[in-house]
Amino acid sequence: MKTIAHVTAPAFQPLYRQIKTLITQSLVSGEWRPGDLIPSEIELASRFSVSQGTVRKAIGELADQNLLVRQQGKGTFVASHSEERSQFPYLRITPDRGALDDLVATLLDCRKLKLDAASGKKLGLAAGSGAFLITRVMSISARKAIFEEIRLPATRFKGLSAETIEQHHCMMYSMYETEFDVRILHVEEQIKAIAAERTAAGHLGVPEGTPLLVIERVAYTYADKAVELRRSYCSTKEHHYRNRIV
Amino acid sequence: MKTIAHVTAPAFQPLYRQIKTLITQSLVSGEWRPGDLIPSEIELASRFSVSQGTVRKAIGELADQNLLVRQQGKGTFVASHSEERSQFPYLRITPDRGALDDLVATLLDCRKLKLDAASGKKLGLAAGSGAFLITRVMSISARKAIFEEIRLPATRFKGLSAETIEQHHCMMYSMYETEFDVRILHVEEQIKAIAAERTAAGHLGVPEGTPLLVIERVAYTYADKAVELRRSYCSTKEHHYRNRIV
DNA sequence: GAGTGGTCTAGACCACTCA
DNA sequence: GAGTGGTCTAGACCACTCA
Repeated sequence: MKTIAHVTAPAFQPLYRQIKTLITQSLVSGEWRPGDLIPSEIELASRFSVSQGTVRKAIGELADQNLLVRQQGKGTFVASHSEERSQFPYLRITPDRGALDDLVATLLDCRKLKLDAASGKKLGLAAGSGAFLITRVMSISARKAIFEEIRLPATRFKGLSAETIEQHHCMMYSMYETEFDVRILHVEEQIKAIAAERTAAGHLGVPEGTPLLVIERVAYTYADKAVELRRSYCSTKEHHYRNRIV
Repeated sequence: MKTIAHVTAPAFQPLYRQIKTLITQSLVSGEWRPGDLIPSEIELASRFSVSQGTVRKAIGELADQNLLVRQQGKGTFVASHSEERSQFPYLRITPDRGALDDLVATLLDCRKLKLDAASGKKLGLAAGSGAFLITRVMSISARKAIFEEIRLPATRFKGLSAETIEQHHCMMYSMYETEFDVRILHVEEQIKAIAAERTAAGHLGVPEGTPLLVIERVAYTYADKAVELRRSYCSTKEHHYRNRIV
């Protein structure tokens, strides 16, 4: 039995963290939207009546968290999932040989349902709350690799339809921020190995019983609020999940 | 077909990066060893004839890479795998419920062999190079969770024995740095799902054919030099692999 | 109270982008 | 050439640790 030390209230909040909070508020409120250029460091410094160095430190932490992107000579931009290079950090399945090319997502279905208790709890909602269930298959280099089910709370994604998803070429996180002002900031994943049951086996074109990876993902937006549940079934005959630990 | 932009030679190397290189050299050379207190920022600044701020920035990057650990009021220390909190980042298997308590590693075998071509290549060695093969089982809360095979190049781990491993209670990365001056800085993992064959099934106490996670790990030291190969077979009945992506 | 890392400032200058 | 982020300095002061 271990005792965990009490977490004391943050006694002291340095200036640059207060600035960081102010900048974050402008991001949350939508004053600056994904892809936007935010005011220069010097302008922010005078707006907040602090030195440029203090603003830099605040922006630096936000850039480390991938909320902002700095570009020397151009300025500082709000990070966006709509940019090419933003796609890959969240897609950890990759071919055993060759590049992650030719990524094709095929939407199978998008319909409404009521959340079961477990899913509701993960999203901070009551059992029976309305949600969308999206199912799709992703192929890499013409080989079926992932079958996934995505659950989204109906209240945040009002009006979602198959058409909306297809307009965005199934680039979900880009769609969330463009269409619904929902910005995914980080995800937590739990990975297990299971034997393929009928549904996943069928969609992936493998025999029932084939070992698959199952990835249970919860995606979070500001204030660590869960806004997406995703279960991905991955065939690892020709693909694998990659990870780097520092 | 995509064209990748040419990587231009680093035209400009800021001062703090040069300082960072100098500090790294002192770490590589063993002038400062894991757990050691390094000189204060002010002392390093005068040694290198730069301002404290420049040293701070260099140390900051090294701290971000987990090479150094700063402690306000005390000083800056060389990071070490021998500390309690250093164990967990590299152990991603965790129980579905309850804490990661009661971690017990049982050494099965430690013997010498010659590397096959594939393993040799990953370690930057010729096929047939001498290596140690360590096999062990790890249990979490008295439940067998992981069976793993670890391959270490004989030249870097001269004199390794089962006794050495057991003296360190199977805390491998701590042992590497204490006994062999090999400091693991990061690892790359590839995860697949497979059906348990006889050996892994036996060690994990599951039926043959049970879906298991297989994690192929390559561990790196300074200059991105590979120094350990590890294959872990994980039962995911009551455990899972956790990951966080930002 | 001495010593450490942590914060903050003001100011200079550099590297880069774009018109 | 004007504007941006990036580097570097010197100096002040703060929070924390330890004797």
